[in-house]
Amino acid sequence: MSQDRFYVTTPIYYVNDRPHVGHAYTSVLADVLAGYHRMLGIDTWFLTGTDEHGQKVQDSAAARGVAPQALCDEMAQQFRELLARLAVRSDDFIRTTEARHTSIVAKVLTRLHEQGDIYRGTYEGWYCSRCERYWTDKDVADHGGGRCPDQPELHSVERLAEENYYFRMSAYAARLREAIASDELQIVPVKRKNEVLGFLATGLSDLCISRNRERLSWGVPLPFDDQFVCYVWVDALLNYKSAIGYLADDDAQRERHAKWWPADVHLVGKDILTTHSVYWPTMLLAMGEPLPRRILAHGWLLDRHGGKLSKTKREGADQAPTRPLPTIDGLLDVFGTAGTRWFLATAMKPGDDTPFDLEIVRERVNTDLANGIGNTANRLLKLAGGACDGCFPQLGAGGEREHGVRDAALAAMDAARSLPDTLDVTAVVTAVRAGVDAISLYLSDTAPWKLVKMDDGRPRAREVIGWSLEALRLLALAVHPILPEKMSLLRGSLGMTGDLDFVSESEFGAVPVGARLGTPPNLFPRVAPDALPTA
RNA sequence: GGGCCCGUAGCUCAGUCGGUCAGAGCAGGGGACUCAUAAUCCCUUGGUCCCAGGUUCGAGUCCUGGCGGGCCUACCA
Repeated sequence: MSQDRFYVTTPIYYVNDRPHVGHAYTSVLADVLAGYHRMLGIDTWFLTGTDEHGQKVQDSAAARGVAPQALCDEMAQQFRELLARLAVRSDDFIRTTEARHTSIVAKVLTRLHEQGDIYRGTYEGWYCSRCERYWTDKDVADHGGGRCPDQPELHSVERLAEENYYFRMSAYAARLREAIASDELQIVPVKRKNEVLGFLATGLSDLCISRNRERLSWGVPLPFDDQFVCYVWVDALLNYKSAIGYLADDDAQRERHAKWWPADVHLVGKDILTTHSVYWPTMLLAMGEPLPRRILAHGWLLDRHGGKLSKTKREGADQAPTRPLPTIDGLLDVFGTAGTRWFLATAMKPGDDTPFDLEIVRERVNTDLANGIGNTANRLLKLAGGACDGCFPQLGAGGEREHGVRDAALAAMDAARSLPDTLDVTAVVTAVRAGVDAISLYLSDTAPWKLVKMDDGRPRAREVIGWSLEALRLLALAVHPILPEKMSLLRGSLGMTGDLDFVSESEFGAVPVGARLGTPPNLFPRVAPDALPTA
């Protein structure tokens, strides 16, 4: 699946929640995917932003006695700051309260209404006035009937009917099913695809897309009936197109949209798989727009007990954690931007959940970065300083061992090159670990530090150091998008100058003989156990 | 309730079509080396593969039933 452009999105983050590790995970993953594509010369657009409408925002703002917009401004800023600390550089950051977005939502709603895909209907159900929400018959029945499932002791529910607007989602179910089954819209990992197909098999009904303003005012008004605002998800999902100029008045904006749509990857958490793989695509089908190519549903980072890290509604917690739950600020304080990015990027294979705590992060950062890449860089440059006068030596033809080290490094290059197809960052990391191990082993076997002390050993020592340096340089290139700052430094120390050019630099032996090598850097200081905050 | 997913060494995880699959990394133990960030290299201790049945010559690997956990199940996102 070679491609000349790449459009990747994160979900837009809901401003009711403070930024947490989960947001950081998705953001770093998106940034890393975008980085690999850019490095490989693929024109890339990376979109993120905030989702700012809806019940919870309205409620939170009310609870704090501030205007919803003020709350959104404050929270959006917090998300921007998080991204900055993580060195995540998106090409755009959209907020759903921006006019460039709300105006497009209105246009889409108008069109769908005019073409008959939005109709007025009646919703009847059990309403809890205290929670200000409807519950399904089943939910209410499961809790004995007549009581609110959320607060059975305190709240009662009443039967209520209300006029609402519906999106004719059911009309597009068959086409969606076909698109997903055939991978026209690819959902990965496959188990998530199966989940969606299973959901579709139970039958799709139409989607209620309006909220009465009496209950919820913080939303985009329906252009054809201002008694209602638009259901938040319908509003939110459209950001993926509004941000790149869909239906914009300006020609240049619309050209941008034509360039970037359809999205290559929507990154989503497994909890919002349905909205992205059912609501969104059916909306697109109704709009007559191409479907996104891929939806990647990732898992969650869990606490040491396997429980959720953060979820607004979650009581529980009779367990006493032995360590503080990792917060994103805590991770950044202890491990810095590079360590945090490394952990997040390598935390899990896309799709699975994984438990973690600070000790696990410490082990991974120390093993891979301090003991691995960092120490290897340090020892090689020190050796080169002594044996090669700080200049990149002549490689020569090399023998079996040399070729083995080279091939290990080239394998990492291959993994990086195939990332646009696999989206598998962990595959690259695995190859890089193997490459670092190969260099260590090679050095142990050849012992250049002994060779330099022998009368005729110096040329061989230089050769060994040269092959090792080259292998390390390629490994550094392979993880460059994960650790851009550190790997830029290392790249310079290993003799490369000027702007990074992947095509030429991914060749083994790209460093000119005699290139000036840097002094041994301390790229990744190891993190001592007592550096972790105690409970 | 229904759909889907997960449960393999202390920890994080691999195990493709049932037949050396009982593995890797980290942690632990022993040794080596000393160029390097108490690093690196070699060797090594750990497992009723959640439980119970079943199919099979043979099952982490398939079937059934449990137990434990997760996500979704249209108005919280």
